[in-house]
Order: sequence, then structure tokens, then C-alpha cells
Amino acid sequence: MSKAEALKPPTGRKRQRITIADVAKQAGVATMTASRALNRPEMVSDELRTRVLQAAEELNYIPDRAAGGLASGAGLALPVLVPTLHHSVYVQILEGLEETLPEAGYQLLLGSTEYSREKEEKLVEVFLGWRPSGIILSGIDHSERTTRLLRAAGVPVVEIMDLAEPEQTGLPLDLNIGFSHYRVGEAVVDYLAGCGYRQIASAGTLTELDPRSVRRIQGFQNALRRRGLPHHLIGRSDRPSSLAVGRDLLSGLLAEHPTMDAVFFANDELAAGALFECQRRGIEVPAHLAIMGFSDEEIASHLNPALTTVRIPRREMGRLAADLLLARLGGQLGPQAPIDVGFDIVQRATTRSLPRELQERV
Amino acid sequence: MSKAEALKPPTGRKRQRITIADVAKQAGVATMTASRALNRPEMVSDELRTRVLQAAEELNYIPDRAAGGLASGAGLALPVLVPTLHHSVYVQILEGLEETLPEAGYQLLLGSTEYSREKEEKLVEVFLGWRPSGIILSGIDHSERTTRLLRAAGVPVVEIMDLAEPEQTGLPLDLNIGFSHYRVGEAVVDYLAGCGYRQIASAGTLTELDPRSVRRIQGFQNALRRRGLPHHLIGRSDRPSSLAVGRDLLSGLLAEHPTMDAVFFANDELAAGALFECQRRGIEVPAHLAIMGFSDEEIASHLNPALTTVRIPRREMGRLAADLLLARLGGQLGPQAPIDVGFDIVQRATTRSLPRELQERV
DNA sequence: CTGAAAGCGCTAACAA
DNA sequence: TTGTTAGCGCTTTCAG
Repeated sequence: MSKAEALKPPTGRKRQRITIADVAKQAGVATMTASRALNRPEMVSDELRTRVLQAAEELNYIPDRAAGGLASGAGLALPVLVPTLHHSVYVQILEGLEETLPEAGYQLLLGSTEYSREKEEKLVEVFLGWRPSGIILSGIDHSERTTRLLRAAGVPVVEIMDLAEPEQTGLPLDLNIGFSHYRVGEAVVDYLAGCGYRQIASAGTLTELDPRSVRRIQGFQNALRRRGLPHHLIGRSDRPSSLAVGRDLLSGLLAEHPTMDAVFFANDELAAGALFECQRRGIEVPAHLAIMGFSDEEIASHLNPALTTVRIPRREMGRLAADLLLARLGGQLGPQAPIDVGFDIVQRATTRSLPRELQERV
Repeated sequence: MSKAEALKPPTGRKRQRITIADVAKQAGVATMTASRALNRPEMVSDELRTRVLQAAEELNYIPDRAAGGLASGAGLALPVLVPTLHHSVYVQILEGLEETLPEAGYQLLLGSTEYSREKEEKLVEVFLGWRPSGIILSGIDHSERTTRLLRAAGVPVVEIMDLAEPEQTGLPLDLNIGFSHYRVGEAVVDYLAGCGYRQIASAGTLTELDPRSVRRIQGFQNALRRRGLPHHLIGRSDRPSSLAVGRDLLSGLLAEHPTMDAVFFANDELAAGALFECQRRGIEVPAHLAIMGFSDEEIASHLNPALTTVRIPRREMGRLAADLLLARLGGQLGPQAPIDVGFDIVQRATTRSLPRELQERV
């Protein structure tokens, strides 16, 4: 009748989970002792510990995390929501997170929102059911319900890849590490205008698709306006970004604004696509047209000509997010002001070089 | 003293999880009724169901999956192990999986092994602790312990991206969907030799890094041997693949084998890097050198000249894996022979075109 | 240092 | 249709 009876030979038809009770029985100790031997070895005598460990090994015992978490009240899961895995930016942020979090015993649960608040809301709801110790979100724009659920759950939240400004009341939700997309837009205009470009276009995906891209464009347009430059040269696609969309965006822009002399794309992939299209059309870059990307993916430096773009510290953002979260989970960290990790313009060959006297402004 | 006392106002300092008991109390029903109203609505009267649902909404109740799984014995997690997220191949496989699995109530747990069996083993161990309903692995090469743990756990396993051949005894572990890398290697030689190339090199990362790449090279070398062509033109790097490594590989190969006329790279990223290097050096492709990639990522068709490569049905593989797993979990599927999804050579512009009379062989 | 009892939040099984 | 009881596998008390 004993449950442990059928476990030795895996011959039996019925799958019998091996529990810590089985291990304890095999080692001839109490369940609790087995638990301690496994989790707090220093609290158990050498002899018993050895016996337990050996029994566990023999039985291929694997602790049930769900049961453990339930009993201890501890959360073990750490959901990370990113908009997409197609941009290496997010993959690298994940790498930053994975450097420390798994070691600390947390399980990263990955979800991709596809830039949709509704999908984000769904994912948050699902993940909250996994007793998360915390949660990492991309961006600071969430649905009202997402915010409410998160608040109600009372889990630490880290928002990355965007920066809550002081005037945005109620933001951030909790911890926040990122940079100002608005200022990226401004800086790009400063840079391109400094290089002497005057007909500067922006191109990206539909505004609803990415609020951060929208904020970049706001900064971009305001900076143009301040300089008295035209700011109506806008290319938009309703498809998710890809090289093909980059080509199409460029073609459309060229048709509509034949006089434009520079384009700022919402990411390097679009910019690379545009560059390929220029190659095919025989448009000389940067002599006839300047192209600028955003995020500095690996391809940027390998393109011919190499792509001028904006570098953002993704891995660092991931690492920092992990560190902050760990500190907060350890109870060593209270409320915290948003952390700005900044960005840099990487000048390469798809733009004319900036005159000497302006170099340091970048 | 009642536990539910402190829950209404979130003012209290102490975080009080809202449980189904709280919902039941608020709705004035038994816990079990609340559970049924939430999970099997049809078993509860309209009135009570409405009351329960409303209470749940008001309290922002989120069911605890760990507790639910524990009680019902059901597994809710579905780990997916991929070697890396840097190749879009794996991202697309994930998309294929995500089309159906989450809807069916499963939570995908993502782990990346970085092409390491040790890391894979660790991940399997961790994930097995999450009561997985099944598990999806990349490739058919696993450590002895991984195999043992998986067998002991008795969970359905799907191995993707490679195909177990009949002569490989003990393989696959369970379900298997993929294609033969060995035959890819052969087909590439058939194709390149058919185009008239004679000094054909292969280039990729170190053999330990990717057993599937090794198998491709085996097929490649055997096919060369059969044709009496030299098969010692091999470029290897110990760094994970990237555009930069592709360039270096090409440079190294060029220095060692000045007479080579074609190179087959282990993936499109390496091939793209090599192509960029050719552009920089002014080497004409395919006039002076043919370049061929593997996996047909988006960039392949946009490069100038566009890259000849091997297309593999990744999204389909993901979808199929999901379907099979679902069928197995539903008990409608017994042991199953490996499923070959095949591959195609996509002829583009980095290789001379194949003579007419050979076209259909590809 | 070791053990026994209680219970985490939920649902299967049974009873009403 | 609804409620009660027991227990999933583990760890937290609290005793020895």
C-alpha cells in the first residue's frame, strides 16, 4: 500500500512522482530532515546529509517548485515582458537579466507583447498567477487594468527601456531604468542639422505600435520646429518592422519628398533595409541622402557604408534592472527615482561628418 | 481574527494575498463553488456564477497557478529549450509554438542553452521542478543525465530542429520533428558542384558548439569525397557566430586557400558577414567567389547580391511540435516515428545559377 | 540536530 | 446544483 513501493522499478505503468517523502524514507529519516539536508545542509549532521543526498540522487529526485513555493510563500518566478524578440535589443536585455537572476534562484518567464497593451495586460494577468517575486516590463505605457492588477498584487515592478519624466504623474509604477526617447529625438535633429541637413524625415511604424517611437518623434519634431526646419516629412508603415518595410518606407518617402536629404529610422533594421534599397537604386549615401538608425545593432557597423545610429546600453539596462530588483527583493531598497542610463550617437558613414566645432555637442 | 478581515483596504502594511476563499466569502458561497464558477462555469447556477465572477473582479482576484496545479496534479508549464535567441530561426520557432500552446492553457518557459549540453542539463533539471506537462528540446544530442532525468520524469518530450535516423539507436527520446542536417550537407555539395564549383570550403563555429552543424559538414565532406573533390577547406571559429566572425572566417579562408571558389557557411549571419567583407575587399560575388548560407533569414534576400541559402520550415516546425504535443497530452497520440519536414535550397545571386538540366535535382 | 504537526491555495471526490 | 472533506508536495513552526 505504501506509496514508495512502486517507485524503484520504472516498470510500472503508472507514473509515480518521486517526492521528498520518498527520499526521506529511502534515507531512513523524517521528511523534514530530508528537506533540510537539501536546502539548508548546514543544519543537518554530516551523516544524515550524505544519506539524504545519496537517496535523492538515486531516485532522480527533483523538488517540486510549485509545492515549495506554496509552502514557503516565496515567489520563484520573475516574468519579463518585452515587445518582441525580433530585435536583438531585447535579446541582449534578456542576457543582461540572465547574468544574475537565475543564479539567485529566480526563474525568468518570458512573454512578448508584440507592442500591444492588450496582450501585455493578458500576460500580466497570467504571470501574476505564477506567484512572481517581481515583474519586469518594457516601457512605461500600460493599460489601466494592468496598472491596477500590478498595484493590487503588490509585487515589485521594474520598467525598462523608457524613462518616466517628473511631470508624468503617477509614473513610474515602481522601479524604472531607461532613457528619454524624447531627448533621443532632439539629439538626432541636433546632430543631423549640425551636419548641415535641412530636409530631415523620420520613418517608422504606426504610432500606436510603439509609444517610445512616438516620443522620439515628438522630440524630433519639436527640435525641428525650434530650428525653423520643416517637420512634415514622415514615413509610416502599419506592418511590424523588417528590412522589407525599411525599403518600402524609403521608396515612399523618396516619392513624396524628392528633396529630402536625411532620414531618421525608428530602428536599425528599417535603416538597413533602406540602405539596401539605396544600393539597389544607386542612390549614394551619404552624398545624396543621409540615413540614420536607432539602437546600434551589430549589423550597423558592418553595412557598407556603416550606419550612423544611436547606441543604447541594453545589456547594462538588463544588468541594472536585475541588480535593483534583487536589492528590492532583499529588502534593501525602498522607493527609487527613475534611473537614466542615457544614450550616444554613434557617428559612422551614412551621414556626413559633423563639423569639428560641433563634435563635442554630440 | 478572520484572515479576510484586512483585505478590503489596501492600506494595511502587510501584503495579503487574495485567495479564492476571499472571493467565495464575498460572494457568500462555498470555496468550491467559487472554484467551479471560475473554472467550469456550466456547473454553477447563473446567479451564483455572476456573484462569484463579480466578487473576483472587485477583489482583483488572480488564481494561484502553483496551488491549482498542485491540487489538480496537472502540469501547466511547457519548457522550451533553444540554443540561442540570437538567430531568428529560434525566435520564429517560438512564434510557431506560441500560436497554439498558450491558448491551450500552457505556459511556455524559455531557456537558452548556448549550445552547451551542460547548460541544457541544468535547465532541464530546473524546469522539471515546475511540473511540466511536456518539454521541447532543440536537437537530439543530450547529456546522459539529461536523458535519464527526462526518462525518469516521464514527461512527453519533443525534439526539434534535427532528425533521428533509424540507425541511431535509442533516439529519439520521444517525439521528433526536424530535418536531416547530413542531407543538407550533401545537397549543398550537389548544388555547388552542379554549378561548376570545385574548390568548395565550409565555414562555421567549433564542432563542439553545434552538433547539427557537424552533421551538415559530415554530409558535405562525404559528398565531396564521392565526387573526388578536395574536402580539406575548412574554416572554424571558436567564437559564437556573428557578422564579425563571418568576416574573419572569410579572411582566414582566403589567406589559406586562395584558389577556393565557393564557401558554405553554417548560417546566414556568417554568410552575410562574409559578403560584407567581400564588398569591402572588392571581391566579386559570385564571379570570383560563391557564398552560400544556411537557414534563410530575412536578410538573405536583401543583401546585394542576394544570398543563396537553405530554407528550413521553422514556423511550421514550431506549429507541428505544438500540435503533436497537444495531441499527446490529450492522450490521442502514442509513439510516433520522427517526422521529416525537409528543406529547400533557395537559389539567389551569390552563386552562379545551376545549369538548366540540373535544376530539378535541387 | 531531528521530528511531528499544521497549512500554503487550490481542486478531486464524495455527500447532501 | 452546492457544500464538505481531504490532500497535492513542500516548508514553517514548534517540540524534543
